[in-house]
Amino acid sequence: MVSNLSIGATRKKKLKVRKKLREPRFCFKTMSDVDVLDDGYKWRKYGQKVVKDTQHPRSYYRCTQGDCRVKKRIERLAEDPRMVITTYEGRHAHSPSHHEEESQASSKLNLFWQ
DNA sequence: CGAATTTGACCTGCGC
DNA sequence: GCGCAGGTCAAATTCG
Repeated sequence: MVSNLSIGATRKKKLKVRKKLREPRFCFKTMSDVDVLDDGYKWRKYGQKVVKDTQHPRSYYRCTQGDCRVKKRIERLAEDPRMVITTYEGRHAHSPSHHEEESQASSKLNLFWQ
């Protein structure tokens, strides 16, 4: 029981820091067989949850870099399992690194962007 | 060794 | 007012 209180207190502290500033969200529809598209940034998975609208789990990623605290949300379409919706939340504070793979991914991003 | 990843549990907001 | 859903964090474990 005490453990529960300890954990609850720790978590409460962070929730208190919650900000009401909502940054614009950019949704991009991408066609790829992989969950993580290398767009030049480094992403660290911090959560996974299943949404009712879709019969597939949703992945949550966070940008880990010097001053980059951008959040990325990846959801899979139920009608099109090979289609992935990548939602970027926040704005990057640094320039992305151009990688060869990016060039390859660019080929796929050639489709429709919202 | 360090970093990254995974799962579970908990909390908040909104709708009716 | 209550319930539901979604979202986030912490800890533990594993890989190179």
